[in-house]
Amino acid sequence: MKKPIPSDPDEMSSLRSVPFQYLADTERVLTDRQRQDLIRIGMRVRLPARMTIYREDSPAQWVFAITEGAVKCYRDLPSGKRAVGAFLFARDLFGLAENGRYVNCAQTLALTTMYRLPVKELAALLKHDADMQFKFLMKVTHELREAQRRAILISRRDAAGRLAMFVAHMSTRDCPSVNTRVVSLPMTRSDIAGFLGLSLESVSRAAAELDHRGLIKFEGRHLAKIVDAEGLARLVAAV
Amino acid sequence: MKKPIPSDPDEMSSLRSVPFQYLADTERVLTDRQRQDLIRIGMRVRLPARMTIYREDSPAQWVFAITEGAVKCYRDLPSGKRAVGAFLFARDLFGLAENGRYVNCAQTLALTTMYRLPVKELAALLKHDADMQFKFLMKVTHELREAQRRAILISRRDAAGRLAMFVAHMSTRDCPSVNTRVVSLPMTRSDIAGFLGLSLESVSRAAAELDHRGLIKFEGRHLAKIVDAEGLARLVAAV
DNA sequence: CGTCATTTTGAGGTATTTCAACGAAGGTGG
DNA sequence: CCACCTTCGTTGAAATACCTCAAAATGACG
Repeated sequence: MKKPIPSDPDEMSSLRSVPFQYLADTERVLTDRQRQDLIRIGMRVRLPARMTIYREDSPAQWVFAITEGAVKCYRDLPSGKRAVGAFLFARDLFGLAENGRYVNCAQTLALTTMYRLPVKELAALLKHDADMQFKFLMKVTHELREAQRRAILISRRDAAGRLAMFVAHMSTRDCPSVNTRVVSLPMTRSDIAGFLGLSLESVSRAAAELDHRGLIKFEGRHLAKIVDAEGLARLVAAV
Repeated sequence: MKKPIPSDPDEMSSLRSVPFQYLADTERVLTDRQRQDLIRIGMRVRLPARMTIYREDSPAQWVFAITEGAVKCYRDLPSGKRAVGAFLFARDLFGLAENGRYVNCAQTLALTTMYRLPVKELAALLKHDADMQFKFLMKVTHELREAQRRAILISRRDAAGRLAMFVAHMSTRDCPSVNTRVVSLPMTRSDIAGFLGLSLESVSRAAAELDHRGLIKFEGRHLAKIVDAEGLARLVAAV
């Protein structure tokens, strides 16, 4: 038995894009019960650095939730370049798929602990627990915002500005209120280049420039110290 | 009363990124009932071309679902450049917000009809209808994949290649199986430039090059005809 | 301590950006 | 219906920034 519909039914039969507002912690943080449910269907996995978690086009059976460590998602392009789609850390989810197959490769950057969640069972769980699903939805939405931010980052022409935005973003990753002065960069320069859409050499030169300008001091390969936070913020804002 | 948790509860208390597989139509298309529910809380709005729907940082009260027409989401950067985050069409959702405020501006490209859905009521509806929410989740996930694809597009160095990918993508937007030979481009060259991270002049030159190479014939400002589909595909694949 | 991968540094080539001016299109008002 | 005006688009030439190729230096790892 169908009620009259105030307008063409087909108009809203399918949806494409996405939007949403950011919510309070009560709407973001999982409850103990929800955590238990996830842990029940999942399996804890611990992998050393530089291990491939899955490859592009392979059957996507699992979704992964990082509890500790770092992961990169990348794709090897026909030209031989390697495009890094994202760096993932603790509390991040990954395993983006399409038509049942992963859309990119995932590899650990360091010793990483993660939960491996079977897609089927996770989907069933989410359909059953609308509250938890809403939290997932909020997370995806957040991720979408991040992707848009990155697109703006990439639109910059200057390599130094891109690297500055990258380091600034990494420094506020865990705790937006506290701008960490010391930023750990577990990925290689090559990975950063792939993420920023630059050549390895350009990243190296950009790092030298930021160092020379007294904004960021790079110590070793995996550590950056923000020297002039204000100057860095100025450069970052000069999009 | 809490059950024992097999591992550190805090590890999964919050999630960040997102993943998912693509599902069958039964999991994507809204039911009549769900359409009714959306129409009930929403309001039909019809706007002429070049109208601002909302501005950056303004309170995000609504989410919009396009039924017909075209919309662009953009941000004006401090440098004076305009970064276009996305083009939206029929069956797309938009109104991405953060902390209760829109993260970019939205403007109609042509005469557009849309449904205006109050965020609060939509959230309540989704929490109540896990099935519909799952469809929303799939859409956001799809949008996230699109954002990653765009990031790869932008990573290309050559303007002609970027424009080729853009046109090719627009041609498969509605129906992936049928590569439309005639592609409508309701946005301006400036908008395309903002979307591709190029200057307006580069887009113009790239269009001339694709035309000269016999791949795409641009007729007027808002129409592109794919002449050599195979050659275009070759250029698109040469990422 | 030696080997190998990663990173840095240098020089030249090539692409896009910028600046500037012209031409075309669309919308408005008479 | 036409003319005007504003916006958008095209084309040209010079400058800038990144990319590529190549080689040396640094650091990681066994």
